[in-house]
Amino acid sequence: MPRKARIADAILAVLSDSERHAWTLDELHDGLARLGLESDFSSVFRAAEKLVAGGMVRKLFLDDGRTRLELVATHHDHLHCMRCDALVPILCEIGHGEIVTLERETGAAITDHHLILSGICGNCRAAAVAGANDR
Amino acid sequence: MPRKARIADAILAVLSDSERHAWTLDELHDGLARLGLESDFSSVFRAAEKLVAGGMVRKLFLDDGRTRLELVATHHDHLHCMRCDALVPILCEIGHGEIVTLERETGAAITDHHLILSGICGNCRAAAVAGANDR
DNA sequence: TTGGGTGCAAATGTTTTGCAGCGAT
DNA sequence: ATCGCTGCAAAACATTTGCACCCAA
Repeated sequence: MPRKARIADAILAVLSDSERHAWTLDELHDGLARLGLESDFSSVFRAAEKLVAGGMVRKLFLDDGRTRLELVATHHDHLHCMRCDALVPILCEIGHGEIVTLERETGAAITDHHLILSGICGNCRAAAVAGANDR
Repeated sequence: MPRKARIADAILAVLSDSERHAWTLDELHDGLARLGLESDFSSVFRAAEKLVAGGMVRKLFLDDGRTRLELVATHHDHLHCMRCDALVPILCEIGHGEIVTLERETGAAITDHHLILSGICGNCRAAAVAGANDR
């Protein structure tokens, strides 16, 4: 057998970190370094691709053109905070009924969906309020 | 005053075309050429940026990494067809109530949202059924 | 010895910027 | 003359690939 996939393992460790929900490749690369694992960017890329292919990790695409990676979990949507850039997992509010309705209205076959909310996350909102009170 | 913004005008004309709902910059560039207006890609890019800044056009980001442009209209969501790559406008099924619920649950301030459905659009679905009947 | 994992360098695809010229006011 | 629009070229940016080497089984 080949050598152990240290980078893929470390990626999973970083993705499990509660600090951030979704990571860009660059952030992952930095994250590995902070864990003490120096690595090449392309290796991070390839290990991540493999994890995606293996169904362990999902790719997300936001409006800033950079791919983000998250651990695969039960379906959820996301809130993209315009202030701190965080991606916050959100309970899915789209019901089976809405999907069926849309399929009937459009004749389409809908297999998946992703709702992206934009705004200010709870943390930033609380911080802003606290800051206002300071003045 | 400077010269007339032929490219921006042509972009609006192309975007108004019913053939396609959202266009990549490349598709726009081709579209202008088909209208008989040869132009430089960067000019298309700049004119599009100006239209976006002016609130005439909206940028969309899909999972293939290419930016798409659509005319600004009343709020709607999108279905991305996995077969023909079309982006189909969809009536928004997200109510004010759901947003308020999410804001209460997360403490966030939600200012916008975009639901992206994935699947097979009505046209392709009909074509697939017709093809199956042919055999 | 073999086959996948890794690093290094380079290619790719798309978006973005610098700069000079043009044209309508 | 001025100011924004345009074309041409090159840079910037993130992603992806080619290739050689390395390591554990």
